[in-house]
Amino acid sequence: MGHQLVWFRNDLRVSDNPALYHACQQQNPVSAIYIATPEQWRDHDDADVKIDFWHRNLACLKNSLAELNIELHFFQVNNYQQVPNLISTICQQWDIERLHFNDEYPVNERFRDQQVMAVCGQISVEYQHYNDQLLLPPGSVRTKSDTPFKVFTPFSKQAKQQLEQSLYLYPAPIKQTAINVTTLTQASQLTELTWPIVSDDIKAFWPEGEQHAFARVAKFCRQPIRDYKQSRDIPSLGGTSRLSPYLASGIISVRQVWNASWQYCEPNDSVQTWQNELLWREFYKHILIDYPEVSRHKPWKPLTDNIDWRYDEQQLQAWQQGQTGFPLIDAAMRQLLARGWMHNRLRMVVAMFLSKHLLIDWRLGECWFMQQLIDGDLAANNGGWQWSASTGTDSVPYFRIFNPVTQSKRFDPQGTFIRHYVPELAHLSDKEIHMPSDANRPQNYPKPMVDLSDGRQRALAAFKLLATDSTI
DNA sequence: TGAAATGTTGGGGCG
DNA sequence: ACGCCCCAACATTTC
Repeated sequence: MGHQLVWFRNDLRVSDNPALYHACQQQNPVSAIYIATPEQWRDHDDADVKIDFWHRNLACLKNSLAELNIELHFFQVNNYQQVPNLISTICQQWDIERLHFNDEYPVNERFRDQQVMAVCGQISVEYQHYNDQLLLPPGSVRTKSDTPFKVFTPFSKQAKQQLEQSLYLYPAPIKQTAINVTTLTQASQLTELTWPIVSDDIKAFWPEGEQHAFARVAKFCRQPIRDYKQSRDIPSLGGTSRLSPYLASGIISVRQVWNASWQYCEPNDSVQTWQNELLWREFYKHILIDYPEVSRHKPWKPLTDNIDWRYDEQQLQAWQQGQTGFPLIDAAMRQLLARGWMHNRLRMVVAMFLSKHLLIDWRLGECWFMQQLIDGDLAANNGGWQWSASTGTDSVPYFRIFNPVTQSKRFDPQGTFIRHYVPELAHLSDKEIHMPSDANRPQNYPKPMVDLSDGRQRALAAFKLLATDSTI
């Protein structure tokens, strides 16, 4: 059998990896590559913490593959345009029979892959690509009239009907025939590539490796998933799985996680609530595939592009840095800075504050999130922002605006979360902490940057200016 | 995966 | 005792 090549992208693991599994089926000689594209990452606003996470996971992956007699080779080009040529060179130098990779669905990645497949055709290298990121393949979830779902609830009902409780998982491959390939001039050591520097704190908070991801799933499914319905909304409890970075970079597959949610626990309301979150991820990915124009920063509802979004650099920065004068908002934004991650409910609260109370363009918030999030994913992030800004399909009605002080009292009643991330308010009483009075506000804490009532009215007015039909 | 404004009701204070 | 008013408390509607 011929030399097989696995191209790793957002699937940095050896178990349940369709591309790796198929490449290894016959105990072929197998080589693996990873191609860093720093300029492209910057274009996509990929966060430093996320790129560092890739770096650390690639080191793990290299070791795991080495045990299977598969060497992972590293390359770096600036952008996707240069990838096809590089792959062509590699395939010819190494006499590759077949290239294997798992699909990525955003527009630029699909275009890149089409170019790569075209080049493979020219040089007579076979290629196979596989669905990996989705529980259900693109185009497989359709309404009775064979159209994509635009609303979550019917989508999720249909998806659940099509989903088994135990999905097939590809086993990790067995040891392959060793192969020595000529070193290419373009090849690099992992450490020689351009990697960002991030704090040890963040590294410790998000340990790398497939084994760690397994441990996280097991730990979550052992108990927290059973309380998820209640605890998921309380940021101070840490009741969420915190699996998103691992899912986003493919350190673990969504199929593995789906199976675990059934396997480890008695199905109850909480388990279903959590599975629904996996289906929201699924929903947004399907939306992006069926409506790729949303990835070009177009609102799903074109009319909402007529909103006269405000641009205020100073206010945007106050929001970004957690200096808005609203304790819960500031705690959440500081969590994002400190951890590269934010609790799900708080993502909604801060997104709505920016897009509604401040009426600042949701795309600026979307961009900031991508630049900061270790789990940044185009589909989920765009979907979430358009939900909050009421510009998306099945988004929140424009008049349903979260009050950040009310949300604070409801979901952080003792101010535990606020006290942790906004230490200058830690001494305030449970009553005062959600919105300190002028008298009790410390010198080093800003006044509220907007009158909530005025901001709310301004947002309602802006949306009402659009046509008043029910499509908004 | 709201919040504010408005409407309704019923118990208690009080002349 | 009675009616009136006040205003929580809850319900409905509006955005």
